[in-house]
Amino acid sequence: MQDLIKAMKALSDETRLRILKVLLEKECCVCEVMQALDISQSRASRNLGILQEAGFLKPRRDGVWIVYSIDWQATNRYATYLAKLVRDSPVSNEVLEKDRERLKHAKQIGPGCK
Amino acid sequence: MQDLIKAMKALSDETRLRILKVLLEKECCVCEVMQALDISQSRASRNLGILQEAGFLKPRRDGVWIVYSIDWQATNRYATYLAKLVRDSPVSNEVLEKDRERLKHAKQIGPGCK
DNA sequence: AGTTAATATGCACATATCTGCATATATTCT
DNA sequence: AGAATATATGCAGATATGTGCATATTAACT
Repeated sequence: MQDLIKAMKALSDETRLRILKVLLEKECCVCEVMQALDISQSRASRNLGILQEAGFLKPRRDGVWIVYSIDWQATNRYATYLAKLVRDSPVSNEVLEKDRERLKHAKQIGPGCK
Repeated sequence: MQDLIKAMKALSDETRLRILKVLLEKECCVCEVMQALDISQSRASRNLGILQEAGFLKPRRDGVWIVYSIDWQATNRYATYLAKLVRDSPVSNEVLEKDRERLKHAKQIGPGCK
């Protein structure tokens, strides 16, 4: 039950839902998430950490960057279910659209871009 | 997006998840929920209200009682998805088992039973 | 209409959550 | 090894959330 609660809690926050949507488009390093959502570095990092801890994401180092992607083989099965739900549901929104748009122009150039 | 967040938030609380599990067994009035979970009247009422507001439940008056049941035709589609997820997932637990057990002996006898 | 009983809610308090700022950590690359 | 840089985290403050207690509300039934 705690796994389910943890997964639900992780997605019951707008910032993290936005991050998940972005990562469903393409895997990202922290600085790309910052750019896509137009948020601070610590905010991006912390919320990525919460999503990872809840089982939604897996990190991978790529040179200087740490790239986060959806973990479809997560230990927490509920995370997988919920990620699928979000992926397959037509959740649309002005905020999400802007995130998508900014994501297109986001580069792996580090937090210094701000 | 707000509908999804509201639904997730509603289920990201142990008390409410327990209530949902109980209502998946059988529809209940407030006093039966109190008995099943062994919680206070205000706590049961408030959390039922939050679940209802998020679209999971629909209330129906039955004589003196107000009976809550899962709303499978909810306006908030995400509530329906999540209720199905909880229903179809083998979420088991010592706490949930006790709730089930107490539910069996719960009666529509009002909060005075405590 | 008044009484009774089930449910809802205002208030206060404790606890959890989210964020920015500053700084620590860790890894790459020279 | 040292410098540079991407990411993580301790801390403090603001806001949100969950609960008990007492009380308000609402509908049934005489």
